[in-house]
Amino acid sequence: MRIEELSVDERVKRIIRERGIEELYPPQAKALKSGVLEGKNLVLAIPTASGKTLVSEIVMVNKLLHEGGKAIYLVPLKALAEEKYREFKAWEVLGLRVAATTGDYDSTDEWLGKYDIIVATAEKFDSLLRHGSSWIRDVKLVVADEVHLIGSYDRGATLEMILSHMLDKAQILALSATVGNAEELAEWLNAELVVSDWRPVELRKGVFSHGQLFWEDGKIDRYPSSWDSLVVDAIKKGKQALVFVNTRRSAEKEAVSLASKIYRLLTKPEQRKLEELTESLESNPTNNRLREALKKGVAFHHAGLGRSERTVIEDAFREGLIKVITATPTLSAGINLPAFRVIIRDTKRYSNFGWVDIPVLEVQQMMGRAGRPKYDKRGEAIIVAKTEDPKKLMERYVFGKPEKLFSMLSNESAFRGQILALITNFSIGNFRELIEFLERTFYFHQRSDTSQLEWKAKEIVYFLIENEFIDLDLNDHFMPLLFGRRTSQLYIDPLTAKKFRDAFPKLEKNPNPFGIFQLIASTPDMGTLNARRKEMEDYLDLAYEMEEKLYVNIPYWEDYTFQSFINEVKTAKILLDWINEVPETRIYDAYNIDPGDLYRILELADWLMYSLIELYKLFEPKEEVLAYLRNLHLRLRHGVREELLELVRLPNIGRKRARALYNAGFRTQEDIIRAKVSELLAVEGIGMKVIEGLFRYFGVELPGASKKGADERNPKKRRGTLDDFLR
DNA sequence: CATGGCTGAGTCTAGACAGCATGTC
DNA sequence: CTAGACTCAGCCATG
Repeated sequence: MRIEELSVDERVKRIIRERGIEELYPPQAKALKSGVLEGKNLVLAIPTASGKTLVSEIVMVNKLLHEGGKAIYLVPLKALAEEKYREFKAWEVLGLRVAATTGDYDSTDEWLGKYDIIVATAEKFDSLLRHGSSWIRDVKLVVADEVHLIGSYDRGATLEMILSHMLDKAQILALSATVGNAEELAEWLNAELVVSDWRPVELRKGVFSHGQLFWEDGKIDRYPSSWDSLVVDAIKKGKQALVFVNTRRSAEKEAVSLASKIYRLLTKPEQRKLEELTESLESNPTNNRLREALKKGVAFHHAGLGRSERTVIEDAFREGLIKVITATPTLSAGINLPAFRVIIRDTKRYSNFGWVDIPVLEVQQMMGRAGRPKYDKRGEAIIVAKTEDPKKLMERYVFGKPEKLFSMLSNESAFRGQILALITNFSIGNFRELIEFLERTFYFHQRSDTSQLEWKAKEIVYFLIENEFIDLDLNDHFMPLLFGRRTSQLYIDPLTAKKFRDAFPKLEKNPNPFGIFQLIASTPDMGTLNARRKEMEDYLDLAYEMEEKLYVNIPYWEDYTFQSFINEVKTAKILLDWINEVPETRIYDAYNIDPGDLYRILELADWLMYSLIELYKLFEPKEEVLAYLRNLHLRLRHGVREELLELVRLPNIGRKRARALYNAGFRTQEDIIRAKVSELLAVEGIGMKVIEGLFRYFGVELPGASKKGADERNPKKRRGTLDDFLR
């Protein structure tokens, strides 16, 4: 179908044509003829890269131009919110305004009311709903990207609840990977269903077993016995490869081992550019391992990498500079990074229940990464069989149907938070209304029986009453309490809130970082960090050493809580090191964690620390304790000792610059205002830009006329790390 | 007796959303 | 029940 035949606004057609698109892909055409343009709900289950985004753009923009209102575009990842935001920005020429909102920026927030297309993570939108922003009622369309995540254990419930809320209030466009029961999903959403496996780039799938490559069409190719020959072969053909493995360790190992084989296939300019790229990376244990592979044209990609490293790798791969990426599932969903050949080395993964087969849905998503639309005529996805029977793998993953989606609403911890929100933020007044609402969910649609769910809900309601999140009046009417409402708005698990609250009396008597960090780490919202077997004794010793600082009793070795307690101590110790300015690299070494892990821990601790303070405020807070907590929060956010807090409040001054300034004798803001520019320039990490920013902040003219920067090349800058300070 | 290599037992394992008020090196 | 990479202690052979 040609663009001009579309029955949408002329302006929409014009912009699409300007992008060079004249013809729609068949599934796109089918989707747009389904009635979505007339306002019907639609479930669109087609492969990645087959044009889901364009369909949603057309539907969104056309609707907004004709009816006004707002469209919400839900994504599962912050990185995706960013990506979609940039794509949708193009529609601003039509006068529509586009915004993105994730946990990283903004909140309630009334300013979003000015925008027409809002990209948000599911959790963020859920939070916005809870805050009850006035513009929510203008939402006319909800696009849910990657809606199959409704079946994800820990995050599915959120998406399900959002859709349950918005059903009947807005048009729904659900974009899904191919799943086993798309019909069921469509029925629930009262939607049309368009399913297709058409792709713009042909996908050829196969299974590799000991030198033989069995293609799905029955043809067999011969290779050397090791699967890495498939990678080398792709690079020799001038293509790229993506290798999926199941652990970080494997990703790193395979990257280094492939690098030794890829290296000689690089051109001189490529080698030079890679060398440059390698040099530009900050030095730390993880990055050093990465560098070893990177300079030879291979990279590994997993959640232990820092944010900037990830983007550097992604960009360099898209550019064609990096030839191979070995990755954990970070890359299987999420950002779009296709390659000609995809190798799936592992089809099993370690989970809480031991070794499990990776779901068909996930493997097919990995395979879907094969083939770059503009560069390749086709893509190749190859599963490696080691001990397993290649026929079985072929049957299961190549010809097999992906799993059915199951509602995860009954997941205890997610359900607890959702029930609380229904009562405190969505004015569900009594148990009957609660059940009525639950009958709108996918869970009910799927099982048409809520007895189990009702039973669980009842238990949760009792828990919420018992712990004063809510109350019951004489007519069995729910009465939200402030504690409950705030917990729900802070978006923390009620269990976390309860833990905090229970600890307040002890905390008040003995506020100290270690106790508070252990408390935060013991929360279900913190996520886990595993202490190694060999470390356990050390952390236990530490716990006993710090016993009087803790707000809990140290469990016995045989207690079932022992392992998690040790993990909490480890986490607390890391946070303690962080606010005592232990250099990052030493933290990575001492705790055997990667930069991405530290980043994650800090992000979580920051959020939970804020929540702890907010909840403390509700219970007759002591002013000095509150001040102490706020201080600690700031130290946690910036990773500094108390003495740097004043400096760290300044613009562009973080832990490193603040420490450098302090050691150079600038200990207060006053010191800096009075300093000569040349003196400040002599401090490590301080340049003209930073100084200009500082004085702008102070609202003071730059002192002295030495703006020319005669001292700028001062060779002996003072180093600013704590180590140097202590030396 | 010191060194080095082999072997078997033991250990460890993916990812990433949320608040709020503004800017890391 | 199903994996794979790695570490480490213990053992043996070698010089």
